[in-house]
Amino acid sequence: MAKLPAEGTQARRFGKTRSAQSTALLEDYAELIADLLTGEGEARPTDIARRFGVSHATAIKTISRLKRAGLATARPYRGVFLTEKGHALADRVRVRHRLVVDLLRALGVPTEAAEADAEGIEHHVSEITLKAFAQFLRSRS
Amino acid sequence: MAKLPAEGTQARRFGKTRSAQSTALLEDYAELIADLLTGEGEARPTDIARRFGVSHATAIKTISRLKRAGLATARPYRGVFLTEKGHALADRVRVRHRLVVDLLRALGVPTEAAEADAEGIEHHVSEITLKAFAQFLRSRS
DNA sequence: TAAACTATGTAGCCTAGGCTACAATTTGAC
DNA sequence: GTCAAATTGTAGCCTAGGCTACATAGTTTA
Repeated sequence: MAKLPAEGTQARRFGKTRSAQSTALLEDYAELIADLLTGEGEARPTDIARRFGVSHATAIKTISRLKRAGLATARPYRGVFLTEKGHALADRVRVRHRLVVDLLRALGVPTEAAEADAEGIEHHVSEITLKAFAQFLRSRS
Repeated sequence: MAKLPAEGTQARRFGKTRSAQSTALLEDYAELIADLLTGEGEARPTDIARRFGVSHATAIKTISRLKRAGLATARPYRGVFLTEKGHALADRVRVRHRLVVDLLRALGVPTEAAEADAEGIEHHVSEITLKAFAQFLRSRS
């Protein structure tokens, strides 16, 4: 029977959780685009769509959001590129993802499940918690 | 430089993460309604809205979704009630929330941050990972 | 090089989750 | 018992994130 937190506190948490969702997609896109640029030399909307399992139209719409957010640029029929800001975001996301996966595995979660769950969890991990994760991993190596 | 997972794998994870979001809200509502019913004897739309920091109109719309999902009932101007299914969901959510918070605290995350982060994280933790959390907590007590 | 195929882009629709504005109901104060 | 205030409900609008259908631009190939 959890007691209710103060109203304001809960409202603040709630709002933060909701808004995290709108940035989560952009983070995932930035990371994948960075990976594609590194691995394939280019990031095409069709590839991005296929990776995420969505229609190319959906991918293109999200790419537009990336552009509006100043994270990416795109030349028609030439693929998508990350801005400085986009690269920085992708890097942060990659580091965070690794840390979350490593932590889950350290706690005994099988690799497959760790990778899958990290995908959802990582967008909700604060800096403070991230630091605690890193500290914990260091302490037991 | 994470290597890319197989396309199908990534697409599946992605889809799961996205669909988790639509149930996350219902889970939060079910839990709060259960708490209000226990603590206050009734769960009014206005109280729910205030707790979550949204307008009452938004709360009412979400309550409609709960009803459509068979999780709640409501008598006009008489408050909201949980069905059996709704109660079961609220219980599961409460247990999971506690477990996630306890784990974060065990890892050295300050209580405030643990509570806040758990709010977002809990909706993405699979059964397998949950079991690993419980196991870890048992092993160090 | 023209035709066929693939990739890209656009338009329009849907649901979820927000909002404000307004209408109706209930409660409480006189 | 009536009137004012608070609560509840409804309507309509917005953005995000999906989709399908269609149009256009490149690329391949016969």
